[in-house]
Amino acid sequence: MPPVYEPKEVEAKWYRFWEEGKFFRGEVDPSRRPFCIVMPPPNVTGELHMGHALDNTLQDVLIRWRRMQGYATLWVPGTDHAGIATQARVEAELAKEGLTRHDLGREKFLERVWQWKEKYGNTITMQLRRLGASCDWDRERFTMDEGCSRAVKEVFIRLYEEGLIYRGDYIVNWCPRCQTVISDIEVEHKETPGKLYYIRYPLAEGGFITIATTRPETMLGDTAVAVNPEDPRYRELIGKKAILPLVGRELPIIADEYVDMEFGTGALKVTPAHDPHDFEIGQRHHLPAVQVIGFDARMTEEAGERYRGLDRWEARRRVVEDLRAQGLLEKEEDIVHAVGHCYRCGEVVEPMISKQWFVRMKPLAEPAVAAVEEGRIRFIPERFTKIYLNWVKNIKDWCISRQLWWGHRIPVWHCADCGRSTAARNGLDRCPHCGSSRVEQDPDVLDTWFSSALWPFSTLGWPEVTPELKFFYPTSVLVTGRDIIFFWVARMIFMGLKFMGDVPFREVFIHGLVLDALGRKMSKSLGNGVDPLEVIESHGADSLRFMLVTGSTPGNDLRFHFERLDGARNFINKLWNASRFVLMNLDEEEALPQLDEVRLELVDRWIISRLQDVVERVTAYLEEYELGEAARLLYEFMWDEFCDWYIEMAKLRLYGADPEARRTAQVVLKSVLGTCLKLLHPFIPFVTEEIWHRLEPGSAPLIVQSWPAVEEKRKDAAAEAAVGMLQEVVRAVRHLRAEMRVPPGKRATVILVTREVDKMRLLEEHRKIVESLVAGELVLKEILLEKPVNAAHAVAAGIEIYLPLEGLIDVEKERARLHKELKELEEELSRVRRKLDNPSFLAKAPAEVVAKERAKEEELEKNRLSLEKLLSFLEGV
RNA sequence: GGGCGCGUAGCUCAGCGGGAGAGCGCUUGACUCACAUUCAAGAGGUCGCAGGUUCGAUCCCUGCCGCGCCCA
Repeated sequence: MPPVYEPKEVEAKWYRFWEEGKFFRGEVDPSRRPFCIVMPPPNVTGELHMGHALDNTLQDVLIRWRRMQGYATLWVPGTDHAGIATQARVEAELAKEGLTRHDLGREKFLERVWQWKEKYGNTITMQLRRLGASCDWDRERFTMDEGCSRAVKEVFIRLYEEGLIYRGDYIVNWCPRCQTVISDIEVEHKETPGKLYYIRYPLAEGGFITIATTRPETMLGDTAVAVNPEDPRYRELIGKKAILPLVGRELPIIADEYVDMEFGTGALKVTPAHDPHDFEIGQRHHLPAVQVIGFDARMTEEAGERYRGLDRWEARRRVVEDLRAQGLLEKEEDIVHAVGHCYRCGEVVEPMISKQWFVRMKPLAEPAVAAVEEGRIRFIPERFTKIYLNWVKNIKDWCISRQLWWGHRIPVWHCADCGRSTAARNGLDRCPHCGSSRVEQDPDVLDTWFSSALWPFSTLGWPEVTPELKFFYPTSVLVTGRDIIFFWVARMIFMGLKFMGDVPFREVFIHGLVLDALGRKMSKSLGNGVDPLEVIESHGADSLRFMLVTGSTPGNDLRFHFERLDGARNFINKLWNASRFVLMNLDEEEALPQLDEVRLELVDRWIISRLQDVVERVTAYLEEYELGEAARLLYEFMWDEFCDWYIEMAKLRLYGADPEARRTAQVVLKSVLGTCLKLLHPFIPFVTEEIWHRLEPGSAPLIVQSWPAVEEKRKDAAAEAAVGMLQEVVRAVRHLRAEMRVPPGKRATVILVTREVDKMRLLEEHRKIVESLVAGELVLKEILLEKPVNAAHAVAAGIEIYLPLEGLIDVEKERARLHKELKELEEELSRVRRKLDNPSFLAKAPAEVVAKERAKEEELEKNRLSLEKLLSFLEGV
């Protein structure tokens, strides 16, 4: 066993072992309780980034833990077809050949995309394997595979037939670069500096009204001017006409409560074709919509001769120039306002009226609200409940059509003769209304999120009623980032309720984002992303996983620091070496007895008792989704208590002459280590599996070992208190040695004085252990007759400690040191006493707390007396 | 404008009603027979500010300041 753990080969070996051995397989088994997670499907085009690494590590921890607990676990992996992203990727490839998708035509283009998917689509799933994800690859799904496609069609048609899907002219967000509509939540509003232009619109009867706008180019499409009905400044103008500059159109001046009297001049130009609010005003007042910006973001015919064909930004400049020339530009102000950008490509979106498909959300949202309000779905952390509810309660209809080729094509056929539309599961070659054969399928595809919304049941076989669906639905928990609560979580909830009649998952475990060391979002454009695969190469997957888990608190973001990664690697190396130590000290030929068959010593009972506490708390933390706390607790136990104390204390017996004592130490070391491996396995599966097989050759792999249970009878408060006392003494002596610069190699004599018999006996019985830990020889006395002249002094656990030194000690310094300690002690003592002197504390605080304070007082008082005695010795010198 | 989160040791962050914690960094010492990816010892904090509730507040409530995110 090498002294430094080398993850590379170990990880590859065990992953192959697990996968080929079908240990990830999720089976329907009614004799066991189900535990199921569906993986948020990463984009097929994608490569693993830190967000995926975190998300999947958390899921894997939960799955591995539940698997060890004996649940029938299923973790369904898969990928998302990612409409825009994938299509863009393939189009870029075509562009290199000088082709566009239109050159190929729809069918050929789709063939290309499928080819591309076959070639590159498994990159990310290979990377998930590197991470150690124990998902059931035999059940891997793709949002455009046959089953998912069937589910999508079925859902669409049922919603359509119920009238919950409609097609209509509506204002939507158009991305001129992606050449498709995008939904409201795909628009990112960014604070952007701009200008607020004040423009005079002449009134038909003379004079003018000044409006303020950030988008003067859209004025060419104005069809009204609106003011607030409450606004006294404009009350008389309502119903009058204004003349649209540059165009000459007459605009009615209308009253609408939407208008903010405080903003600008309180008068608003209304462009129903290019602003969502104006669109609504237009609907309320039956205003015409004039489209002046086209789908290519250039001005249309309607914009007039002078502007037609100009790009929208150029048009803005021209319009402003022309207004200024005509003296109609009153002023411009600098302003910061929110501008909508396409979340995919960053282009400024253009609100545009077009014919699109929508899902009527109200009837679907109501049950989705109820499910969460009634607690049938629980968010962790709880605060995300509010964020979710707030969104679902204010939900607007969902625009689901996309002007793309790659995706689920809308299963509706339009008849060129009678003009009617028909939804059909299996295609259509004749119009069922008029019999015409001039039917054509709607060219649009569905929003990618439409298919992901069905993921929890489409992956389990729906619309078939499969045994998997019956057994594993509702799934147990959804683990995902807080950035896609709206995109995905909410939609799965209403789709699940609608089509399965039950929630898709019982709990939603939300985590934050992985940020760079400076707290910025990792992004391609910033180039500040850290590649998980590189990290796995350099530090191992276990280190990455451990770092991500220990660094995260539910719902909070986490910064990626390489120092923390080193820390995780060091911990794994520590575990490796502790195991190496244990293995080196086992006798291979000899079978060890069981824990019950050996006579345990105090320190054995102590570490085993401490372990019970760890088992209990780690399990409780996992139940509460406090994965970070669980991992941190294991880190501390392993490193501090097991390595730094127990192993050191066990060495004496291992290297000693008593074979029975040696065997006992071996049994305890092996047993505690084994339990630790089990507890650590969900977090760092590779290294633990590797060690396990060295520790327990021939036994079942760790991945299917059962999760440790707390053994109440192994809890031993007395042992914990006793060892706690020994530790206190050891620490005090070490402190003295360091303070007095006694070289570490030098064996020193240490005099311990106490009149308490049980402490004396304890020290007597563990003399060897203490001696080895302090590298000295103990002299135990009930009372000290002669004052040690040249000695350093300390007090711990009510025991006086003398460390005789060879040369003369600096009495002044020693006295000062003890005085300082005494002062600190007295301060604490008086704080405790103040509490105990307070009658209302005694009356109102729980008895337990009072007892604790009393015990503390007693202890402090003992130490104070001893310290004073030591000081009086020094005064006498 | 509304909502949410964060402000704790030099840095990064846990803890969140009864003794201020960790890792890194720093100081001192040690290649001690599992590990220098180590060991031992130590320094370092008015737990953002101001009120309130409580026997007791870093933790609960209110207000304020600063930073970040989401929604409009």
